[in-house]
Amino acid sequence: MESYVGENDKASHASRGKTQRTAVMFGEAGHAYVYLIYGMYNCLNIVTEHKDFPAAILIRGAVLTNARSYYLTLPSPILGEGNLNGPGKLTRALRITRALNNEDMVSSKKLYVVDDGYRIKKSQILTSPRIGVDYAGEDALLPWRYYLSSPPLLSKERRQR
DNA sequence: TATTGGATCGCC
DNA sequence: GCGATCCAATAG
Repeated sequence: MESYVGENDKASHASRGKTQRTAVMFGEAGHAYVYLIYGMYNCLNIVTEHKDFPAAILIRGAVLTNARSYYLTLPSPILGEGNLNGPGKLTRALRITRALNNEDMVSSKKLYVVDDGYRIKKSQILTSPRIGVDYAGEDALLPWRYYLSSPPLLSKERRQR
């Protein structure tokens, strides 16, 4: 995941102020911010902080921790497309599109977060600069990407950065 | 109204 | 390294 924090964060869509697209980021925490990238992929964010302070976390990947039960509850997603190592691939596998933009994940029955009991150690969380935000000047260097050292979530190319 | 480039991915 | 593919943001 990566964090995008405030209007002063040059890497954030919200750095250009409140627009029709980024209005969600200026809203209540717990809502989904889903946007189209490069004309063909959706990216899922969860809005954080508070109203009128634009911030969100971009979900860049996931692992199945209890695959057997998820296979029973999810439509057909992960079966065919098992790789959730990338923001576009994750939304494609989980069928998350802009139809879910602004979805209130606190009350939604379509999209929400659950605690499955899986626990990680703090030492497993690594940080790095965010991916694909070279346009952001010095903010591109902020270590606001968080990922797990194990299991390996990242493709070979990403690991080498 | 027209142009530009992107919080990506997969193939060359 | 590069094309796909479309739309938000910005400029005119």
